[in-house]
Parts: sequence; C-alpha cells; structure tokens
Amino acid sequence: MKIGELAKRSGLTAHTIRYYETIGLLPQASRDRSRQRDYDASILTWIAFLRRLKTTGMPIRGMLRYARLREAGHGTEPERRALLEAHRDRVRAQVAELQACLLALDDKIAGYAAPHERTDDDDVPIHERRREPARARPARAR
Amino acid sequence: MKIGELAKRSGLTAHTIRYYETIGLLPQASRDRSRQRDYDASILTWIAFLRRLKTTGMPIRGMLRYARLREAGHGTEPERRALLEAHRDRVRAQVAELQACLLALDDKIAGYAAPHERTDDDDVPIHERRREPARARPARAR
DNA sequence: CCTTGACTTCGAGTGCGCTCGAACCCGTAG
DNA sequence: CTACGGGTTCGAGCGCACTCGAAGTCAAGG
Repeated sequence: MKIGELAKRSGLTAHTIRYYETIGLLPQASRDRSRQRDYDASILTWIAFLRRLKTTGMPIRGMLRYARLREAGHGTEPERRALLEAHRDRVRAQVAELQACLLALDDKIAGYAAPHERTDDDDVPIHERRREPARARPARAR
Repeated sequence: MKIGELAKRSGLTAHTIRYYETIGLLPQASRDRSRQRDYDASILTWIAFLRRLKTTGMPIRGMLRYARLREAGHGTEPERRALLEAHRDRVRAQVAELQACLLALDDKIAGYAAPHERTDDDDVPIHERRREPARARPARAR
C-alpha cells in the first residue's frame, strides 16, 4: 500500500503521514524500488491507536514517548503500561469534568426555557434587567 | 475590584483578562478616576461560565457569538439557547467518544497486565513477536 | 516518446489561544 | 521627594499540530 491509499484508509492526509514519520510517530516506512513508501496493512492498527490517544487529548509529545518505547521493544512494557494508565486516569478526570459542565449547561438551558422564573441574570446585560418581579432570593434592588 | 484582584479570583492572568476584553469576550470594564479597570464581582460568574464553555471545547469564536448575543440583550434568548443546546449536544457526543476510547484503553492496559496471553501484537515491533504460544482466537499463522 | 498522476523532499505558512516584554503612568507610604 | 507596586497600551512571539506549495522524480499507459 502506498501513501495515497494509506491516507484514504486511515483518514490522515499524505502530508500528515509524512509529518508523523519525520517526528517519529510512525516508523520509517519501507520503500519500493522507486523509493516510494510501501505500507503493510498493520500500520492501520497503530494509526487507529494513535488516533485514540489524540482524541483523548494526549499531546504529540506523549504519543512520541509511547512510540519510542514501542520501538525499543523488549522490557519497556511496564513503562508503556504506566504511561497508558496515567493517561487513562487523566481522561477519566476529564470526562468527569465534562459531565459536571454538562450539568451546568443543562441548568443554563433550563433557565432559557423558563425565562419568567429566572433569578440570576448574571449573563443578562444591565439594561435588560429592568422589571420582572424576581422574587425568591434577596435581590439587591427593590 | 481591579484587574490584579480579578486575576487572582478568576484564575485568569491580567494579560488574559485584557485580551478577552479586546476581543469582546468580556465587556468593556468601567474605569476608576485614574483610568484603571474597576470590576464588579458579578463578572466572576460570567468568567466561570466562559471557563465551562472553554473546558467543554468551545472555540473562542463560539463564545464570542454568545457574548455578542448577551450584549445585544432583549430578544436574543432563543438564539442563545439554540447555541447552548447545539454545544451541549456536541459535548455529549464528545463524552461518548471519550468513553469509547477509555474502553479501548482499558483493553490495551489489560493486555500489558497479562502479556503471556496477548494475541494482538500490533504495537509490538517485529523482532519482539517471536515465540509465545498465542492460542485463543484464530491467529493467522498456525 | 510523451503525458499523466502519484509520489518525493524541503521549508514556509496557518490558526488558535494565549503570553510576554517594553515603556510608560499613577497614587500612596515612608 | 522618592520609591513601590500596582496599573496602562502596544505589538511581537510562542507552542501546538498540522497544512501547503514548489520543484523535481518516476513508472506505466497510449
């Protein structure tokens, strides 16, 4: 498989694939007789894995660390594992944070759904906070 | 409250606060007699909200759209609501994606925990995949 | 033989979101 | 009076992760 086809299959661009190779995320591809990159299908699995790391917010530096351990092979498994575990923990924390934000977002949206009951108008500019009863909670004015 | 204090309380830097003001994320601050920005505590709520949008991956462009609607005031509520709802949906999708990645990550880590049972060695360089029985699942060879 | 189209390397450019430094101003405490 | 610890504007620079264009090579098809 040459680079154009790998690009199609992996969803990366040929440019990005070469970029990943130069920085070390992808191994040096073997070349055919005319010096063009020739890929084995197994590279797709690795790219999919990289995509997952990327999706979960791992910076290229981190992926690079993992890629280097992988290249090193024998004996680096504990380190690789530790790296992934640390990353997993970060991702879990991130998911928790997002879910907390989702709750807040839902609240906010609910506020727009029932504007006549709103008591906090922190996101409404001054000139809009005119009448409106606004009972419940001691609003400063009135 | 002047900018230094707001920085402390909000967790943004004074630099960032000014930056947000110039691009329109924060309203033009009122000034004291020596032209220094003077903030009302209510700005903290708005900044906290912005932070949530940011945490959930909304680009500044998006926050800016919301901020402009907020400034416009009267009548923009449906649009603001739609904006937030669309964002919420994106965040939900993102959370789902992250959770899928977490599952894959857990699998991968489990693979490192029990290396003697691994069947997919896609991330192990060729020279490492030597012996090892690799029963269970029809591995291509054998 | 010539065209076509995918490949090659290289370095420069892009978009995002800050981040920083320079040079200057202002009010209060000692 | 002077030093200080804030504040002010302005524009340049940075880190990330690509993204793109130029100029050239190569092999197969008509």
